[in-house]
Amino acid sequence: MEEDKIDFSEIEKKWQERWEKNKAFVVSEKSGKKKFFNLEMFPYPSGFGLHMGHALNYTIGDIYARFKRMKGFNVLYPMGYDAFGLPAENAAIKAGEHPGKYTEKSMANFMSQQKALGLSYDWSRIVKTCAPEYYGWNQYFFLKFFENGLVERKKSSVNFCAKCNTVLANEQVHSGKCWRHEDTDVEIKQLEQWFIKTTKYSEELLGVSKLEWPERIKLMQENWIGKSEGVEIDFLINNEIWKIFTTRADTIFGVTFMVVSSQHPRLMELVTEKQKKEVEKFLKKLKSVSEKELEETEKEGVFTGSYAVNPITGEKLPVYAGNFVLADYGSGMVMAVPAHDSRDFEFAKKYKIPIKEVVILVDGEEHEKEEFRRTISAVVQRKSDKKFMLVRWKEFPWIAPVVGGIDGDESAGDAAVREVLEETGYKVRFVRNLGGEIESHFFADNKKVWRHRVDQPVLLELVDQKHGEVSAEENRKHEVIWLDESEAIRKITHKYNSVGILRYSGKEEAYTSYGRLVNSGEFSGLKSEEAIERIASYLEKKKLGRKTVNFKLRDWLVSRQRYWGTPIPIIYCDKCGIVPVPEKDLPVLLPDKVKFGKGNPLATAKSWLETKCPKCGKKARRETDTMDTFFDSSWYYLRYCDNENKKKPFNSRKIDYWMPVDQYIGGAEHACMHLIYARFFTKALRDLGFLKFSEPFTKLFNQGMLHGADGNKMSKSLGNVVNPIEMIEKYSADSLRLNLMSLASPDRDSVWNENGIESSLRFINKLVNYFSEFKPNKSSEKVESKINKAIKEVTEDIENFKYNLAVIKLRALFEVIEQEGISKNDSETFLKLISVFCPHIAEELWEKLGGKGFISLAEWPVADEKKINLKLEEEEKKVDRLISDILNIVKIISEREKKKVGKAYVYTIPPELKMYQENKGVISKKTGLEIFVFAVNDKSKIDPENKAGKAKPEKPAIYLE
RNA sequence: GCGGGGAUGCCGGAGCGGUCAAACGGGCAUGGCUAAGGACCAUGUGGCUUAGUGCCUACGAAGGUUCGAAUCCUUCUCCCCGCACCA
Repeated sequence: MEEDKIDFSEIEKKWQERWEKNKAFVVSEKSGKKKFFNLEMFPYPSGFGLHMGHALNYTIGDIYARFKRMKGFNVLYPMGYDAFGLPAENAAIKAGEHPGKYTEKSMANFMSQQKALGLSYDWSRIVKTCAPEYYGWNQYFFLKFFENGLVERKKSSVNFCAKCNTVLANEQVHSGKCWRHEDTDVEIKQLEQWFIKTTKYSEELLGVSKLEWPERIKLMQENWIGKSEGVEIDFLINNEIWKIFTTRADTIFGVTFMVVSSQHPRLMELVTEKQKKEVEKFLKKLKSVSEKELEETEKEGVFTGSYAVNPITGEKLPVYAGNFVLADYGSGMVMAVPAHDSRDFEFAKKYKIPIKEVVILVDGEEHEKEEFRRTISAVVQRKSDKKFMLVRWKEFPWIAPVVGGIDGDESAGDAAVREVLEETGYKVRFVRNLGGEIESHFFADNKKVWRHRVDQPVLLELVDQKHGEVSAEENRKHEVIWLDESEAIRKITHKYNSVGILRYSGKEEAYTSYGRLVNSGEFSGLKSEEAIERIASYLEKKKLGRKTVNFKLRDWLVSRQRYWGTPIPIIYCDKCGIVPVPEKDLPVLLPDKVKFGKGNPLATAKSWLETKCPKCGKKARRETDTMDTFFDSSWYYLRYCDNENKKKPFNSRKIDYWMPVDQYIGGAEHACMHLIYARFFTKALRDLGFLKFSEPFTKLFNQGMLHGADGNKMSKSLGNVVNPIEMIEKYSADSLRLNLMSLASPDRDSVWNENGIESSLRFINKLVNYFSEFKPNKSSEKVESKINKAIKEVTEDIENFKYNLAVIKLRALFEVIEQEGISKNDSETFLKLISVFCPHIAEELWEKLGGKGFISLAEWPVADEKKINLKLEEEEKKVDRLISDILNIVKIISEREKKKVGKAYVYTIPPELKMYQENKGVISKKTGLEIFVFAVNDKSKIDPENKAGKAKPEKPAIYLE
C-alpha cells in the first residue's frame, strides 16, 4: 500500500509550540489537585549536547510526569542546568572563549534538544546554577553554615588531581583516581581547605535505609558512611596518652605491637633519636608513591623506637610507623593483633614481630550451631524424614565434627545440635559421631587453631539409631564416606538427600572471626561479643577507654582552585583574620576577567581580589577558591519551587507545598556523591529552620545504563555514540521515545539498537494511518474486554516503571483494534494510553478525532473491571488453536500432496458448536479458507473422510479440501 | 578480598513453581502484493515425527527438593557494577 509520508517533524513542532504557547505544563501551588514533584537529575550542559543516555533518562521521567498529570495530579516537572564546573572551564580555555558564553550556548542547545524530545517540562521554572541569582544563594547558605559551625577551614591531607589542578572531595576519588580523569592518580597534599561538616550528620544520613530507594543505592550509601562501633583505648607512649580505635577490644590480650600511620601529623613525636634516620628514610620512600600505588603496595613500616603500654596487661609494645594505617580514620593509630587480623599478621611476619598465642578460639559451639541450623532447617522445611550424616575429608582431619553423640557425654557441639533440633522440632535419637582425635586437635592446640578456618565441604546425615557408640558394622552399614569432593557429593546427595554443603578453610592465616576468649585473664572463656562489652566497661571504669562509634564518611571538602564556580564569600584580613562577607554584600560576583593557566584563576583578577575588610575597613583580600559544583546541585530542587525569588532562596510556603520530591530519577553513579550531599543539605537546612522535612527525595528510580550498539559503554573514543537528535530527524521523536522504552526494562542496562527504532516507527506509521482514516464502530465485547484489561495493566506497568511491558501491551491492543474496529470513545482511551509514550502523534490524532483540549491534559482512563471478560479470552485462545491446527494441516498437505486447499470443515462437540460458529469469520480470515462448522452429531454434515470422530473438547476435528 | 546484580532461542529481551519450546521486537525463511525491488500483509523459525499428533533435547554447569523447575535450594564457572589496607 502506498502511503503518504507523514511529516513528523511538522507535527512535532506544531505540538511543542502549542504546549509552550498555552503553558500546558506550567503549574502553580494554587491548584486544587494533589501535588506531585517529579524530577530528573539535572544535567551538566556539555558542549556536545544531549547523548542517548540523557534521552533515556528524560523520557523515563517525562512518561511518568505525563502519566501522573493525566491521573489528576498537579505535577511539578522542571528542568535546569548544573552549569558551573570544570569541563566548561577547560573547554572554554581550549576554545579561547569565556566559560559563561560557552555554557550559555551549551544550555541553549540542551534546551532545544530537550524540547525536540517533547519533554513536558515547566520551562518557566528553569534554574541555572551559574546565574548570580542562583549562586548568590549558595554563598548565603555557605555563610549560614559558617555561622552555625557547619563550615570549617582546616589543614589536612587532601586529594589533589593534577589534571583538574584542584583538590577533590573524598567522594570524587574513585579507586585512587580522579572521577573525571580515570587515568590520573590522585595525589595527597597537606593543604588548608574549606570543609563542610557532613560528618555531623553521619548517624542521621544512615537513615537512608528507610527510604523507598533501590536497595543497591541504599547499600552503597550505607557502606560509604561506614558506621562501626568499637572502643577507644588509651595507650601510654612515653608517658603520654595516645588513643586508638578498635572494633575488636576482645583481642586486647593479643596485642604485640602498635602501628601509627605514616601520614600521622604527630608521627615524629614518637620517633626516638636513634630511629630518626631510619624513619625519615622510610617516609621519603613513601612520598614518591601516589595513593593508588599505596593501595597496591605491600605493608611496610619502620620501628619508631618508642614503646606503648597495654593498658590492661601492662605489656610493653613496640610502636611502628606503617603505610597501611589510615591517618584520618579513627585516631590514625592501631593496636596490632597479628593472630587475629590479617593485616597485622602480614606485617608481623614481614618484620618478624612475635605473633604470640591466640586469644580467640573458634567457638565450636556457636559456629556449629549456625551451620547446623542452616542445614537442618533446610531439611525440616521439606518435612523430610530422611537421614543425613556428617562427612569429613581425610585431607583435613582437623575439622571439628559438627555433631557428636548425644548420649550423655555431650560435647559443646552436641549441645548445639540438640538445641537446634529441638528448635526446629526435628526428632533425633542419635547423631553419628565421626570423632576420633579430631576434637582435641581442633579445640585444644592453640598453636594450630588460628590456622584452621572452615572451608571444606561437609555433608550431614542424621542416623536414626539407638543410643551409644556406632560399631564398625554400623559404620559399614551407613557408609561413612571418605571420597573426593564431587564423588561424595554426588553419592550422598543421591542416596541420602544432600542438605547442604558447608565450607571450611585450612590456610595459614589469622583467625579473624569472633570466637571464645582464651589467654585473656579474667575475660577468658567469654564469647567475643560479650567480651567486647565487658572489656569496654572495664576500661571505662578505669578511665582507660570508652565506647565510641566511627564513621568512614569524611567532611566534605568544598573548595576548588578553579574559576568556573561559586566564589566562596570569605575575606581575609591581616588584622581580623577570616571574615565572612556580610549578607548585604551578596552575591560576590564572579569576576569576568581572569587569566587561566597559572594557579588559581581568581587570584589574577586584581581589582576583584583586593577589597576592604568588612570589620575594620582596612585592605583585605578575597578568598580565591570557588565551591565544588556539588554544592550547587545540593539544593537546586528547592529552587525549582520558587525559582524567581529575589529576596530569599525560596519561599517556605511554596516549599511546604511542593517538597519533598515524590519521584527522583537518575543514574546510580551519584549514590555516594550528589545523593549524600543533597540529603545532608536538607537536614542541615532543616536544622537552620529553612525546611520542615528531613529527606529530599521520597522515591528514587535508577535507570539502567545505555550501551552502544557494540555493547560497550557509549564514548566518543569508541565512536559508538548515538545522537538523539539525529534519530529524531530520521525517525521522529515519538519513535525514539517508543524505542527507548522498548529496549528493556528501564532499570536494566540495555544496548542501543537502531533496528528497534525502525520497528517503532513502523508501529507509529500504522497508528497514524489507522486513525487518519478512522471510522468508529461499536466496540465488540471482546474489544472492550481487551481495552479494559489493557488500561488496568498498562496503568500498573507505568506506575512500576515497567514501560517495556506497557508498550508491548499497547502494541497487542492496537492489533486487535486494527482487526476489529472500535468505538470513538475507546479510540480515545487508546490514544490516551499511548500518549505518554508518543505525545506528538497522540495530540495530532486526538485533534483529528475531535478531542477537546490537549490529550496531554486529558484524564487518564480507568479500567472497568466488569468488562474484562476472561471467558472471551479463553475462547479466543481456543479459536487461535484451531486456526493454527488448520494452517498446520494446510502446510502438511501442500508440502506433501501439492494440493490447493480451499475449504475447511470443522466438527465440534455439540456444546462448542456455537462458539466456533460465531468465530467463523475470524477463522476464515486468518486461514484464507471457506469455513464450515458442524456439530459432530449433525446428521447433515459434510464429512467425506469421516474425520468428525476425532473431535475432542476444545479440539474440533477438521477436514480440508 | 567484601558487597550488589546478572547468565534464557541467531540477536535484543520477557517470564521467576504447573497454562513454557518460552511474550514482544529484531534477524532470517517461505508465500502474497509488485514488472521488479522497497514498503506492506500472512505464515514459519530447537530436533525428529504427524492431516492438526506424539516424542526427544533445551533457559551458564553440576547436583538436589517437588507429583511437577527457566523459575526454589546447594556448589561451581563466567560477566557486569560498586567499595577497597576503615583497625
